[in-house]
Amino acid sequence: MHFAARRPVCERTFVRSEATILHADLDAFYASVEQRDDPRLRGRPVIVGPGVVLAASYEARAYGVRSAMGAAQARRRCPRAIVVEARWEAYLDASKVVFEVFAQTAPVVEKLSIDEAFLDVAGLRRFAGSPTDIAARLRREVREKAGLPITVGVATTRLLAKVASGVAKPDGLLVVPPGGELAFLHPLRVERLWGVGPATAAKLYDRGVTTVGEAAQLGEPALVEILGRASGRRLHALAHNRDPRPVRMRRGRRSFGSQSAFNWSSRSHAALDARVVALVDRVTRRMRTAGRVGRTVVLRLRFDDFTRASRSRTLSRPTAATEPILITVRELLEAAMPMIRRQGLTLVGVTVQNLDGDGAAVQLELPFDGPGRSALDAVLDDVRDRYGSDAVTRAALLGGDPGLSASLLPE
DNA sequence: TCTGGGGTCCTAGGACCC
DNA sequence: TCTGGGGTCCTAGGACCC
Repeated sequence: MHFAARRPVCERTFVRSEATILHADLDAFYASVEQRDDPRLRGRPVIVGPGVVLAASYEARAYGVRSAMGAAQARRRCPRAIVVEARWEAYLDASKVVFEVFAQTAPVVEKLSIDEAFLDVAGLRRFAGSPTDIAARLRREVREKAGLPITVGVATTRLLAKVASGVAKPDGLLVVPPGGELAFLHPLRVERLWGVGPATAAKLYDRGVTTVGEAAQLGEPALVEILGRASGRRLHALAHNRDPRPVRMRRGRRSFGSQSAFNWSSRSHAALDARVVALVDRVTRRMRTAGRVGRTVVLRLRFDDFTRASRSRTLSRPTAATEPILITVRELLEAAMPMIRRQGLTLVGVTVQNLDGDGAAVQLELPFDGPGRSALDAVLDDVRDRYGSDAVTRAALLGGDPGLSASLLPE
C-alpha cells in the first residue's frame, strides 16, 4: 500500500517520504571536456593546467594527482600524464549544454558552480517516472548531448544527495532510500560533510571524533563548544541529516573579484601599480557588463610566508566606475606598503562587495516603458535574476516618476 | 604539500547611535 | 552628569568550496 501520509505543513521541508533531491556533478569536468574533444587523450592521465592542477582525469588521480597541486609535484607522481592548457570557452559551452538538460529535467535547478547543481523532482512521478528513473535518464542525456560523464546522488536532503554523489563518483548513480539515511551517513568520515575541511576536521580529531556518527553522538552543545555557534549547530544538524534548505534558484552573486600572483622581489612600485590598475579594470568591466554596482572595495594581499591580509574601505555610494575604485585601492595599497616591504608579496587581488547595498533595502530603478504589465514584469524578472525566485515575495513595488522601482526588503 | 583564481559564509571587535 | 543595553555598520581575518 502506498499513500501520502498527512503531515503538518511546517514539516514539509524537513521530512520527505520520498528521495526527490538530485545532486548532479560532472566528473573531472575540465579534464573530461579535454578527453571528449581530443580522442588521443581518452583513457590516459590528463592534467589541466598549467602551473597548478585545475583538474585531473581519473586516470591521473589513480597516481595521486589532485587538483590544486603544483605542476611539478603532479608530474613527479605521474610522469606519463599529458598536461593541457585550460580552454575556458569550451568549458563554459559544455556547461551551458548540461544546464539545458538540467532545466528540461526539473522545474527547480539550483546551480552550485560551473559543473554541479541540485534538482528537485518532487511531483514529477506521474509523467516522468520515479526519481531513480529521472536520474538515470538525466545521466544518459548528458552523455548523449554533452558527451560527458556525470554522477548523480539522490536523497531526501540536499546534504545527503551531495554526499551520495561524492561516494558514487565517477560515472555513478546512488540512491539513498528514505529511512536508510543515517545508516548510510554515520559510518562516513566527517570530511565527507559539506563544510568540514582540514581545520574543522583537526578540531574534531582532537576530541576523538572521526566519523559522522561520532559527531552526531557528541550532541549540539559539545559541537558548539568545539567549533563555535554557527559551525557547531550546522554540523550537528547535518550529522542527523537535518538540512531544511529547499532546492531553490540561486540568488545573485555577492561580490566581484580578481587576483593574480605577483612577485614583489623586483621591488618595483610601478609594476605593482600597473598590476593593480589591470585588476581594477578587469573587475569594474565585469561589473558594468553585469549591470551591478558595489560599495565596499577590498585589497587582498598574500605575503612570502603565505599568510594573508586584507584591507577594505566602504564608499558612500555604490559604483562600478573605474576611477573611484582605483583611487580607493591605491590608498589602501599605499597604507599597506610598509607591510609589503617587510613581508614580501606573492599575490594581489581586488574585490568589490556589498553589491547594490546588499542586505539593506535595494532600489532597482528601471525605465518605465508605458502602462501595462511589461514594466512590472521587467522589474520582477530583475529581482528574480539577482536574488532568486523566493525574493519576489519580498519585493515591494513602487510606482513613480520617472521609473518603476522595486524595494527589496531584507530577509 | 611549497600552493591558481574564482567565490561564499561566519566571527569578533570597535565606532556610533538611541 | 553618569550610566546601561541594544542595534547597525564597518573592518579584518579565518575557513571552506570548486
